[in-house]
Amino acid sequence: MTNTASRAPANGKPGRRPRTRPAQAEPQADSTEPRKPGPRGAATGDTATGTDELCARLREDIVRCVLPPHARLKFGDLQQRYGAGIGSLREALMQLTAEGMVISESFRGFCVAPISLDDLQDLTELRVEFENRALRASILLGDDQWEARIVAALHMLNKITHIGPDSSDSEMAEWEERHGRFHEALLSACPSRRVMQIRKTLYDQGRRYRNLALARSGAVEVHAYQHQELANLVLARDADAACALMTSHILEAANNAGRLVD
Amino acid sequence: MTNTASRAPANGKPGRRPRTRPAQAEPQADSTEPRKPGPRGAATGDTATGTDELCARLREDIVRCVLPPHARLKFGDLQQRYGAGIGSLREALMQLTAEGMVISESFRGFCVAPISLDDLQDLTELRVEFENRALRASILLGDDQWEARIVAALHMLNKITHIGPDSSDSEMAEWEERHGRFHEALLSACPSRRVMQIRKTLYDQGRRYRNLALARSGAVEVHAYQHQELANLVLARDADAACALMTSHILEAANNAGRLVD
DNA sequence: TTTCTAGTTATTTTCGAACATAATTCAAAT
DNA sequence: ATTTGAATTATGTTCGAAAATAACTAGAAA
Repeated sequence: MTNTASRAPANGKPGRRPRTRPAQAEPQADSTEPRKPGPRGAATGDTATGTDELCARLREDIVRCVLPPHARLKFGDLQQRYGAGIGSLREALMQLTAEGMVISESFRGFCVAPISLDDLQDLTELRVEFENRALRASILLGDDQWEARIVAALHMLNKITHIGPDSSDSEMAEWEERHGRFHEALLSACPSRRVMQIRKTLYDQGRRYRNLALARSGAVEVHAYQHQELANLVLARDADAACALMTSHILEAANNAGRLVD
Repeated sequence: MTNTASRAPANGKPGRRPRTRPAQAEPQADSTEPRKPGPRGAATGDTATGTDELCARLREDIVRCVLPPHARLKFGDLQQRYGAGIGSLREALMQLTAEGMVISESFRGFCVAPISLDDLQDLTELRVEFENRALRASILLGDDQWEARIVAALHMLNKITHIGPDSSDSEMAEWEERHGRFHEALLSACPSRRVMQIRKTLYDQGRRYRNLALARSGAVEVHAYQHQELANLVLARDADAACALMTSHILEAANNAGRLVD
């Protein structure tokens, strides 16, 4: 209810003033040549475009299973729910399709990617591979600031002492946020932009399975001691031990989720 | 000039006939529930939507370096070049952004992803990882039809006996097509949809580096014997030897490309 | 000459409406 | 009762125009 007034498209534009638009001049010469890296300094660039925000919101709703697996994503509903135009929605869904969160059938629209035990197994294998790869690189190359980021993120995570089935939604979201930031801090010295990007999509997909199991069972396992131990091993630069623990950390989470799938 | 009439959007719709559109009926109940997998049989589903086609065309032009690295992708130019609307272009560019082929800066448009030696190094490492992973899975699980696909693809590839700097563009494109199909056939028994998808994007990015070097040097290395040997090892189910050869195959190509970058 | 500032142009982003395709309904015939 | 096919409804796709942002230019002040 109250879909119209509940949310503004992130940039306030209540009024629309007309504007004169003179006929455009003659066509410019072809400008397909590479952009000059030259004198023009870095500009603002911090304002996120509306579509990016929308994409993040959709991704989060899929990961949180607010939009459950295999659910149809009709533009009418999405337009109401997110207060965005059709074009923006299509752009976001296209990106999420490339990320594997959404399936697109030509002329039949989009739907949330389905889940299965096989898919979880496959996802978990890749996650182990990528998390360990990034972790080894970080341990090898990390500097003092990297260590500081880990310590700080772990502290933030530990400040949430107890989390359980009776915790509120926002508490759970906050814990998940800090949990994600901790894991990201561990890997944040990995120099490969590509590895980090793929890892992020895999991590989100794993998060979806975990949230799904959580929604179905209500059980929560925090295993805080593993995080402390993981940080210790990483800061001691023991790559083998750290990767071993990371692997069991991921496998354990996958097993917990797998029991509730199908 | 003549951007309006120069190109039809791939599905003929020259005339537009008006249509009566009655006021829609009362709203339907919420239909966010999962779609029934039920009685509805598989429909046509073979007609690719225009945007998908456009996306493939853009991807190919980037890989072929028709759109060189770091080139700005202005909507005006793209609209002329591909005869598509702005919305479709944005969708395609968004997907290519997720694939790593395009960079998007908020409110400043899109540009072709840049290249560098570091990036090539990073890409190559991941390619070795994924090609070998898929290859091992295929060798383990492949059946008779898989073997037949390999033999057929190799035959198609070998039919192009000579390729060189004096070959025409379409000949080069045909060889590259068959080369890609051969490599895909080798891995086509890998059951992981995820591995295959990521591998595809990495393969395309590698293809871009190779084409870039080719455009700058004119040199072509075909190493046909490696393909024959690779097929032999794979069909003999010798995973270790096949992966070793695959690795050197990829590293060699990367070295050839790397000499011409920067 | 250099440096701001305001106006101007160029480009991107967003939204709605028209068009195309799929899903549904319903009546008639077997 | 079942099936077939046409009309209808619902939904997805495409395109152009208006609004928003950035890039550029020129003119005035230091």
